[in-house]
Amino acid sequence: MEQDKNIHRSTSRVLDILELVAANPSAYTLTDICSITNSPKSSLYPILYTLTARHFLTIDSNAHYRIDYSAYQVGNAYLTQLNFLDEVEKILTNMTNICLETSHFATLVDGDVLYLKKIDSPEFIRMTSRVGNRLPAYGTSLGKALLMDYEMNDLKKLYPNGLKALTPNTITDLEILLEQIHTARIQGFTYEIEESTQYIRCYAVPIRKNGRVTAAISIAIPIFRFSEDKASLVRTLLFDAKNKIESILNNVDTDINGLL
Amino acid sequence: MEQDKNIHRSTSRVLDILELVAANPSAYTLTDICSITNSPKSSLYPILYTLTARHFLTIDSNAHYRIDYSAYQVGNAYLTQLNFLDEVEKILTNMTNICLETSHFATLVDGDVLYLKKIDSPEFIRMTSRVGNRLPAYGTSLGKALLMDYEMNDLKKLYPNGLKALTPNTITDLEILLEQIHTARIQGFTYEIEESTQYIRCYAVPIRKNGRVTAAISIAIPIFRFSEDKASLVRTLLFDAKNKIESILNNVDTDINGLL
DNA sequence: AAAATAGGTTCGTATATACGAACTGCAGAA
DNA sequence: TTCTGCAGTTCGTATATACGAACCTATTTT
Repeated sequence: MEQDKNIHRSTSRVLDILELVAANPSAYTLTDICSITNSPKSSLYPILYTLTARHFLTIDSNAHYRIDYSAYQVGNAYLTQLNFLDEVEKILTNMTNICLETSHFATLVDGDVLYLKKIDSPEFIRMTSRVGNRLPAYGTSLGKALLMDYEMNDLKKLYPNGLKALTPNTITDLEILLEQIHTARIQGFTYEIEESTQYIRCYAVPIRKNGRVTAAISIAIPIFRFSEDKASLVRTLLFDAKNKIESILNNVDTDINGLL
Repeated sequence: MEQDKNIHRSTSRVLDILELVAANPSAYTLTDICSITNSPKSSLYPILYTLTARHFLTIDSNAHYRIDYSAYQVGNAYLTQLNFLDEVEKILTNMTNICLETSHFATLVDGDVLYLKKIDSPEFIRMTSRVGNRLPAYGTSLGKALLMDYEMNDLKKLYPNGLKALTPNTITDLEILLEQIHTARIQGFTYEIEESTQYIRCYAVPIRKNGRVTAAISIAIPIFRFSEDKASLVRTLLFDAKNKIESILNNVDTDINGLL
């Protein structure tokens, strides 16, 4: 249990608290947070006090903590920095307007899909995905597209504990996942059949910058609205959008090195 | 310069740094941040180190700090907590699909409009507003709707230094602002003519929960697409959406006391 | 009504953090 | 090539934070 000696305990605690509350809003009191993090109340008290005074946290009537608007504003700067996102949004909106299904733009973080943009279908049934959420990449078409250049050893490193099912259809076998990835490399797209969300099928294509997969886009189709014609339209839209987005990304200021 | 003795210095520093970097991504080095906050390098160094290790910050090739994805995820929990936002999104999408103009949902924070949801117009010209951003309330139709129940003394408290212009058209006179608010109370809507963004006109209506204005919705129209017919359609859509959203908000779990 | 529980607050001292100063290493100027 | 400036890193000690324990207050249980 080596500890990096440059790590700052107070800062770690602040971040632990923020992440804990974010993961479970309105679930914990000061006392709960102390017992979860094995810290004395008198130590976390001034931290929570400050976080609340600064509107990073707020406290509800049952003394449970929630994330407040200052945290939201800080976090949103992450999206603001992605100055190409406006263009991506237009392209997603255009796709959704044509096929009337929900579209997404996402990137890979650790082994998870991080949703960066979503355009909802105007139709009544939609996905329950949320911008800002993370889902294990292996369980979604978006994720498979993001993993398109991975080989078995990369996958094993990413998922050392194997693949946990999200639905009865989730692929939990690394061999099958890799096989799908190999096929996808030839076809240029990935798909998913109720592997992350029941009643939802999904198509996705990777977005490359300087050859490397840095993001992906997808369209989700409820199974009761699914047809081969629609799937074909969706794939065409995705390929088209992919080209547009890639040309935007490759023209973007080179300084965005760490961003995507 | 009284200091609240419960305030925790380390936590304040962490939050100062996050807000500073969020306000100006890729602008500051460690040394910059130290000089801005009047702190020694050796003090902020472990904080920045930890923030970076935890992916709240990231550092670009010129040693400038930016917000990273962990901050984004924490901040997004704020929106996730607003469990009625999905419904609001559907209603906004519906409005935008009918009038083909950009719609917004926002709330008031201090004297600022905090944008919570935006549905972009499918047309090519759009507003430059951003979800997560804040604009002074007096300069936008959304803000005026949010201020609809304010009187002169409330406004003076909110803007002790008066009103600063965002565009040549911004209202900078509190008397005129109050007059517009009074008129709006009778008409039920507010408007704005290039007061926050050039070439954009805007209509907004307040959303009430238990009688109190807690949010507002708006539709923005580029002036070259403006007509009295369109304005009339937009107002009708807003009134209709207002009723739908209010019935959702009033049926929401009562525990969301602090949220909106 | 008393007791118990649970959330939060305060306090004095042990201890970990903060600070200034000195150092490294790199990039551009002289 | 040397010099200068700038970003970041390290170190020993002064000092502010952290901790356990005790306290307050409101609500629930007995």
